[in-house]
Amino acid sequence: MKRSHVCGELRRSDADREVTLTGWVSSQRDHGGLIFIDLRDRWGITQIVFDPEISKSVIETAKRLRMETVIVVRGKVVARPGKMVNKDLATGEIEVVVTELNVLNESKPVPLAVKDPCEAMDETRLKYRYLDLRRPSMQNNLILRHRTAQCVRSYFDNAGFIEVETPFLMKSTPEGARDYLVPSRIHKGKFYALPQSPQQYKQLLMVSGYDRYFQIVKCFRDEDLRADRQPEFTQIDVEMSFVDEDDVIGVMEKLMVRIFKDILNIELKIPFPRLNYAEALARYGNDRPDLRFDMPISDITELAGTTGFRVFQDTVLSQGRVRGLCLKKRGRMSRKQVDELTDYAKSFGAKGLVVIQVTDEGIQSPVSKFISDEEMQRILKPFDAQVNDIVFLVADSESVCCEALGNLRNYLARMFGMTDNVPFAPLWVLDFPLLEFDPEEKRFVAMHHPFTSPKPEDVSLMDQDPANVRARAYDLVLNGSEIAGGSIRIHRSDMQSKMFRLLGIDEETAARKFGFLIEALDYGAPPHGGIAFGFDRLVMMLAGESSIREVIAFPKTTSALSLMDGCPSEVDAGQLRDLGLKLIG
RNA sequence: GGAGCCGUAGUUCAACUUGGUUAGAGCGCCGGCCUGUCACGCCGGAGGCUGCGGGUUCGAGCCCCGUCGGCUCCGCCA
Repeated sequence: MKRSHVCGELRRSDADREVTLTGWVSSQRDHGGLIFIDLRDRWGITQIVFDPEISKSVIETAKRLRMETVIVVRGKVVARPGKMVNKDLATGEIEVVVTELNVLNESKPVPLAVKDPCEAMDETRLKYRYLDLRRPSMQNNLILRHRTAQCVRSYFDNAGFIEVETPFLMKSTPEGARDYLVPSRIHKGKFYALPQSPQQYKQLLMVSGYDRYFQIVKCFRDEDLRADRQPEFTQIDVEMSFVDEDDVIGVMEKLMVRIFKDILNIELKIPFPRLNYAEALARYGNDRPDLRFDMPISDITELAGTTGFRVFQDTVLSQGRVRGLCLKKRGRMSRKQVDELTDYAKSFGAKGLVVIQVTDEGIQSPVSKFISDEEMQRILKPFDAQVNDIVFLVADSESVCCEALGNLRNYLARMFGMTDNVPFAPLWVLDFPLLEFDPEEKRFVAMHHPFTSPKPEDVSLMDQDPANVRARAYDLVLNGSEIAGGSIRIHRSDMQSKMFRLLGIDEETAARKFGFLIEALDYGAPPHGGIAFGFDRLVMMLAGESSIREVIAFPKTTSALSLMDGCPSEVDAGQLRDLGLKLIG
């Protein structure tokens, strides 16, 4: 018996049709006489009915059907009378009265209930992922992911891009994340690396003249995991020749518009707002601000330094900053809440959190005994603090101020549901520093990557003031999350060599590790630039999920294990021998 | 590498304040009843190395130490 329809398909107009359905038993309601079963496949649920007056043997089999048994049934579509219509089901206007039933495969009692909302623990879900993936919400997520990928491919195809596959076995390169290594059998003692991104390949494709490349591609980074980070993840990788920042940004904005329209029917307005890195940091405390709400940070160092409050004075003397933000119109906070927020700020290195509550009975603050009324008014002025507002101040180094207040800003927004009204707030962050100093390695490292071009007007600073050279880099930020990042690349070998020198990579090492790229730049490499888009994060947001595990079919746990297949695992001695490897310790 | 939360029946949870009878409940599973349910309902039953290992105690699911695993965060992630 082959199916004639799927379980989400039948409607009132199909009444009286003879149909054959296949699927999983999702619920059984045995009334002694009649038996109702919800038959489920990935297209939906159809109620099938077993009537003892139609067939004794069929109903005997139906009685014994357990959850998740796979069956095929033949029967007649019947329109349900008004009272019996189920408005929660797309197929709720009909049911199928079964005349024939075959069990295709039974199921043991399942270790996790196949139903939404999910009740199972993550551990159980991951161990029995194939059952977890039967849940309609997971199927919807993966279908949404598929549709998004199709949308991306169609968009780039129409825009004249071609998808080129690049190797998964490549050369390990220094800089950046830790590589996943693959030992070579033929060349014992040598290793391939899995790509952290196809960065060098796509630049080489530009040298080859494959202007307008894209690829939906797996990337691998051997770093610790997070809710939005897996060791293998998917990137929409893009590169274009003869372009500047605005060209890349324009292509990506139109892609975003297309995705949000096609997938969520949401109209995004372009161009997206742009912020430069320094502004983002000063105003929002980080380089990926959530603009679904405002609540900006203000610097009141000069005002605070002249008050009688010792902590402020000391901060100013030690070149620190006093910064704060104002929570509007939320009324008074309890001591407990204030303590909680203070602890939160402290977890980012702040020594304390000055809380000033403006109430209809006046200013309430533990520091009001150190600060005169007049000084207090001056401090509050930049925040335009009114009754029922609360000002939070941090006095510390600039980076701690940013870190603590940036996170506090997001924390307060979550606490008061300030993100609920605006679903999506995209923006570009531009003018990143080219380099940042790594105190551990005692050298400059590339903030984006070593192939990022400096801004032409800053090139002269590269030698005397590397820390202040800005990069031709851009990040796309959505709701406080970086979802894409890219740059205009260096396309001349002299500049690339200069960059490696700045990074403290000597000529020999550069030649050994990146020689092919530097050499390629000497053979007519066009100016080029591109971007890499975090596909999992994007789909996660489209799906309204808070972990990328929810949009990845078979994800790893936070310790990079796969609970289902038990990888990573030990290998046979013979496999190691073939590879010329020996385990130590 | 560090911090926090968590781990009890197939599964999801409970067992509190303060360590003290036989470790309970929903779902699932097994048996019975029920002809319009859609989380069907009703009656009965089986099912437990309380993650693992130590310790404290007359006595540990509960307290302590270690360990394994899950989640969140910091470091890390060009």
